[in-house]
Amino acid sequence: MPKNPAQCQFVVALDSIVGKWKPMILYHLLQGQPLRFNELRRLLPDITQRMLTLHLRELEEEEIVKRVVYPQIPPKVEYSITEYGKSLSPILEALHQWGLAHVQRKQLHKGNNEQTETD
Amino acid sequence: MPKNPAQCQFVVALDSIVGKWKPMILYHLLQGQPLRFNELRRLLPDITQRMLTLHLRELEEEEIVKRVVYPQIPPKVEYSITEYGKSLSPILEALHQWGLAHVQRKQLHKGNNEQTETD
DNA sequence: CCGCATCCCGACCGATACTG
DNA sequence: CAGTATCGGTCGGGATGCGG
Repeated sequence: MPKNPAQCQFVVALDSIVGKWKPMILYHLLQGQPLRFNELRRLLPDITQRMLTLHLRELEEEEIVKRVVYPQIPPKVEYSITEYGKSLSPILEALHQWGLAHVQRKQLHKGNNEQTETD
Repeated sequence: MPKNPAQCQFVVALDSIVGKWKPMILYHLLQGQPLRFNELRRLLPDITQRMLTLHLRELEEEEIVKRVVYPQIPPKVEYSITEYGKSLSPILEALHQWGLAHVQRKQLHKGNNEQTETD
């Protein structure tokens, strides 16, 4: 981490990851399999087409995700993680690990407080 | 990373890190020095008191940041990173590294496109 | 010095309907 | 099947002013 605040670039990385659905989209794509639009929709039960499209476009823009259109009827579009996109994997992994520990920690505190807190 | 999507916890971690100013607050606090409220304000030139307070409260809530009040006139409050909060350091670091590579990558592409793109 | 309360705006996201 | 267009709600966050 640089001593000079101006050179901090976590925000850049966060911009690529953040968004209500981006982490989950990336998660599924990082499994390796290319996925069609509607396959992704099924995997993200609560996402709307709109949001899926928008987030995929952003990820595509940053070359984290590759979009392949098969010119046929009915249309077929496949999304896959790029080699570059795979470089995000360790970060997601680290985030996941920390998140896991964090929820467990919260659970513990909750348990402890339920005895002392009479409010 | 778990095979089961339901167990993914990056979102939890992201919640703790995300917010317009949280990464920068954490960055400054991770330097080790406890900082007073107005010191943080000076370090984050564009933040409003409101936002600084809110974000600090959230970080305090999750025990990432410790708040110490010195009962004196004029008031003095010091914020510091907790031991637990320090566990975020590797993540911020990884995020920073990736962000750095990402901006450089973008720079390159921009340079390449400026010759081919006549739009 | 530190912080809360209020008002307000714009971005993000959801719902729905329509198209090639 | 894979999108685009439009409308509207919600909410993070900015500006300002007051209080201990």
